Amino acid sequence: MPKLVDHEERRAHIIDALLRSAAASGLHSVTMRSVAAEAGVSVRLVQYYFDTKEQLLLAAMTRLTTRMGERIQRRLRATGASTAPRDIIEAVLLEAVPTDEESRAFHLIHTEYAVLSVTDPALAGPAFLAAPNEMEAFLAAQLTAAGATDSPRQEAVVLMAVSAGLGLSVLLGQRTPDDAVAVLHHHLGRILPAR
Amino acid sequence: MPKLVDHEERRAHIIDALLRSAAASGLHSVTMRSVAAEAGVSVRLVQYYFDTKEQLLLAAMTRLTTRMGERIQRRLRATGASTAPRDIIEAVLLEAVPTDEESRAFHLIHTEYAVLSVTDPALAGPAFLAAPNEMEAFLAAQLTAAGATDSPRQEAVVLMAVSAGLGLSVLLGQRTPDDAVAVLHHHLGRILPAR
DNA sequence: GTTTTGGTGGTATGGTTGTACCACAAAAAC
DNA sequence: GTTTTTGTGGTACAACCATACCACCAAAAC
Repeated sequence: MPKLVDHEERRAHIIDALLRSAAASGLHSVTMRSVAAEAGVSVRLVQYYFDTKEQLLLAAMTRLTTRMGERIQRRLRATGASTAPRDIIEAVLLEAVPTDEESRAFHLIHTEYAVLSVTDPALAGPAFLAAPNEMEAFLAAQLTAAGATDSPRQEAVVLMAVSAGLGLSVLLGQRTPDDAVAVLHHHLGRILPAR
Repeated sequence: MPKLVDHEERRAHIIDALLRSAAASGLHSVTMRSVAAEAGVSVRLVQYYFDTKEQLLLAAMTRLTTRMGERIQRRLRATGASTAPRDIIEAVLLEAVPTDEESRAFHLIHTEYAVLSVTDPALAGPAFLAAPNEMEAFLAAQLTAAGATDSPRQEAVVLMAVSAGLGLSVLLGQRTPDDAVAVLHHHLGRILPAR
């Protein structure tokens, strides 16, 4: 059985093309043709590596959440050796604010997927709930460690909501990234002891 | 010039059909045909009253934001004669949490429009920013009246974000409406003096 | 060297979508 | 009573979409 190409690499290449295409003109406008063109391959190849469009979209969603997790991990490592809860919480929440063009594209597509999953049964399921739930528990633990509140779970939910809400408002052009970051700082300063 | 039918009524009827159709299977899946079928009229009639699909979508969006405003106004009146800032703020923010089926459909479609407007130039513009900005200023004024914070604007932004974020998480099935309401209460209790 | 088999291109097909076009009825205008 | 004008239906059309199908090449297996 001859194996000339790395399947996983090809798949990743095509998925990245999809993400670029979706970032440019919206997830709703990606077609097999547009993805193929963006990836510089024939439509047949996209079919070959992802039988159907639904599977392509599913694979892209998986890759997206994976990368999202990596971004958060990187942020956490970038805080250095600081284990102060406030630093950790801040790092995690700031990741949800789209600053550079890449993270903007990232969060746009992620939000499009999330909204789509409400009505599209193929995208539904726990795929979109696992990561946020995990994150919420993580934040609650950090808040407990900081000893800043007597109801860490509710406070964690507030943090998740404010982070998502701010991110969305930046996407919509309602707020600048800087403004969102400032608001987040202000809120953290209110509920947490100073660094 | 004969005028047998009330144009505005017909338009409203068709738009409502669109909203029902969108609530059922997503804004992305509404077509001229599906709207016509839901409204019980021919496709030609939809064309007649809204030349193009783009104009139909635009009109539906306008009607949606109008109705959203009405819902908030109704909530405000329902608080009775209470002019306590906390009551007012609570009433306004609770409107963003989808509880009954109608408000769920409402917010789903509204969110779909918002996300769509990021990439679709036809939907873009200040249409989606005016109402939230107005609301933000209103909340800031109420916070000032309550004298609960020294930076009412930032606190108002946090309120808007947490409200939008909670609403979205309920839509995604991540939280029950009751849970979201409880969290909102908790947060308001934290930043505002008791009633 | 022949035969599988993985990888690729091109193209046909059936279905759907938005919109344009044609016809017609009936109320109003004159 | 004739002529506009408004409202309505049906249908045709061009574009596009996802997918199925056919052909071919080259590397590997034997």
